Amino acid sequence: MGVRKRAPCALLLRRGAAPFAGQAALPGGFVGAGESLEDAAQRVLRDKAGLSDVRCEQLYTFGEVARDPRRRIVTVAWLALLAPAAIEAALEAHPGVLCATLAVPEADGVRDIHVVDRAGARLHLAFDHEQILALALERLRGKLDYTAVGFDLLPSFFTLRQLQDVHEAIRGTTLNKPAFRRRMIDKGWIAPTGARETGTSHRPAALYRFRDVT
Amino acid sequence: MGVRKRAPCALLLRRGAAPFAGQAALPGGFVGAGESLEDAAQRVLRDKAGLSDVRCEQLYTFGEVARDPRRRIVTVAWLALLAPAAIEAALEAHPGVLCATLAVPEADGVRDIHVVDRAGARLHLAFDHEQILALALERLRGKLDYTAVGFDLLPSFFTLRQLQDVHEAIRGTTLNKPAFRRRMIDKGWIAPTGARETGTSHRPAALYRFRDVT
DNA sequence: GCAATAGTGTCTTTCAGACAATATGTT
DNA sequence: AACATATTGTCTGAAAGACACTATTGC
Repeated sequence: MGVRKRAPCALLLRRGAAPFAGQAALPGGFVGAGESLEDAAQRVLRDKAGLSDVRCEQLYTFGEVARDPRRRIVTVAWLALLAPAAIEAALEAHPGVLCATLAVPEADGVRDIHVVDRAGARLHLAFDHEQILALALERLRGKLDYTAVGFDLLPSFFTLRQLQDVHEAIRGTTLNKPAFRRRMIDKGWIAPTGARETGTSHRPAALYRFRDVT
Repeated sequence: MGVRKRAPCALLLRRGAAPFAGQAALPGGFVGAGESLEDAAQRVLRDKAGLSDVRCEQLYTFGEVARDPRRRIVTVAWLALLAPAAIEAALEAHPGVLCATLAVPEADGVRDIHVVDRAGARLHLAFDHEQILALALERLRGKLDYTAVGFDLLPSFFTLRQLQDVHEAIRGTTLNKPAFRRRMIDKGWIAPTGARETGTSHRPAALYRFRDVT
């Protein structure tokens, strides 16, 4: 998942074979007998989206008996945090990859999300993958304030406005600008780089970088 | 897991067979081919600890290749929230069940927890089960303020002091009494029952109950 | 009355939201 | 200079921490 055009988005693959032929689905694969779950997630991401060195965290394990109409499949879902450059790289690396936007009709919860393509048409994902995406967004919302997940959705140098856009996109609300600045700086999570934005038609913003505090 | 004597605790089983013979371990079992993960968790809890109707939530899936020295095992760990009565019931229902205390040496994190028996002696759990317990405690801490998990660790009627004890045990810190009361009441999560504590040698506290706000 | 804990009132501090003023780039 | 956004200052209100005070039960 990532943030594009001030909205949360996810990379999907168009399915060729049945079941759910022609529908979009999350990239997935089987875990090898001698492979850890995280290694498998990284391998799938590399093979299906051409991405490597992406921060991933385990999301949830889906084990309902009839999730897959063919046979019993237990899926350990992982959430990959994609910076804008990674999203563009994946779209270029593989023609089957698409980037869909997650629209959240209700403001407070993520019970019901709509996955829409670039044109705004709703996509119905294969299997229970919409449910997986809804949980992923909920997880992002929950961790945004307490962990550094927001920075993994940005380039290494970013402006405070970009950071706020990411937070607003994930939360689905607007935030108070001075309060947001104060909070981020007070947390000690970001450090000024001395560099400034370029190519704007107005005052350029200062560029910050994530400062790991561990 | 539950809270006993103002400290977090967990139900464990003493292992009979190798590997880790004689050491304590979390109750576990294999998932049936036609059984969901949650159903399997409830079944294991019933068969190994004599407990039913316990609130459970999925914790994490552990998939390191060498977790089990015999062969590759992927474990979907579930966290069961036990009220005091459930802990006592499990201890009586099965002689092999023991209730161990989780001691957290550091105040801020749960990187390193000590599992100790009733006498205070440290237990070394089988497999990666100490790591699982550490993650469970971390999860409880994280959810305590935002969800109703605290109430699942209490009887249906409880005093504010009992509720505060649960929060303090899980967090490993003391809390301010008036502020805690205000917060709980303002959240709308609890409702007075009109009943009062009995059997105390001092002023009895009012009994509250959890009030589901959904 | 005494001991012990329940329950409340109030002051202070901290922090987020609101709003507006100032700063600094491009065109 | 006009414009657009960055950045900062300040006021206000909500909520937590600290601390002390009052209340109520058993003995």
